[in-house]
Amino acid sequence: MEMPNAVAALSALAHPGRLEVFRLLVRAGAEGVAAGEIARATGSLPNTLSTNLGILAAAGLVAARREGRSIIYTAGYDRMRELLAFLVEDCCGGRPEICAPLAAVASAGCDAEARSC
Amino acid sequence: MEMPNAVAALSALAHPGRLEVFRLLVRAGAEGVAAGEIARATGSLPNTLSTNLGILAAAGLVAARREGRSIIYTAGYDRMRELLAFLVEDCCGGRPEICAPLAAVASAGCDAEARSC
DNA sequence: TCTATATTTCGAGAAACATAGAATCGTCAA
DNA sequence: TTGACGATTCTATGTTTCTCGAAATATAGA
Repeated sequence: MEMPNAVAALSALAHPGRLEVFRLLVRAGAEGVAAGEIARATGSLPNTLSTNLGILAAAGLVAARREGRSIIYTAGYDRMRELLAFLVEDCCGGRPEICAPLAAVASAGCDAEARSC
Repeated sequence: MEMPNAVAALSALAHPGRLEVFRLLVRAGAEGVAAGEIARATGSLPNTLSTNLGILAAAGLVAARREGRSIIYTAGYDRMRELLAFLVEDCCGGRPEICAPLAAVASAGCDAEARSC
């Protein structure tokens, strides 16, 4: 991940409403949540929520798919992982005892090996 | 970590200059880097850098200590870990195969057990 | 087609943020 | 005490972001 993308992702999350939405979607998992339901759960106006979802989507932190009249949003786990990895990159210059738990997230995708970690 | 603290931390990082400084300090480790050296490394004006370091410090992402005439800044690894944990809290609602590598960072501090992870 | 539902886009005013010049504070050495 | 150096604080200006009302778009069903 490059600096501008990281800043965009962090800026997207640096907002109470958007952070709440993102965490809701992280908890929701792969099925996702409809925009209207997010609005109800967070108590935000539809237009404001739509703007914020657009910002999250532009940063790659959420993805949208249409289902009938609803638009379902899901968390972008891959982008999230990239962001966390970017934040702790080259941590501690060779002193893993400080940030091993941070670096763990920087490792490759969620495969069977990682699951036992 | 609570929402306002998380937003403050993310806002602090959502800025190219501050993000660069923070990553520099993450790489530098526990010894830290003097403000002047940071300014030289990042090409920022002393007053602008000072403001940005103050914002990072207020968010708990960096700590400062004086050494003679210099002020040495170090990354706040604990706060960083709290932030990452907050972001992936309750991830996937019971589907660890999606976000086990994310959750790894959410686990407790950097003790001997975690090091082997 | 007509209507209702779901969501997005547009526009404007208010608030917050970023930057840099100038002045100030703290430390060290002579 | 004086001067030099490192860093911060103050202040002003320009830019960006946030929010909400109003209007527009898209889909589904009668």
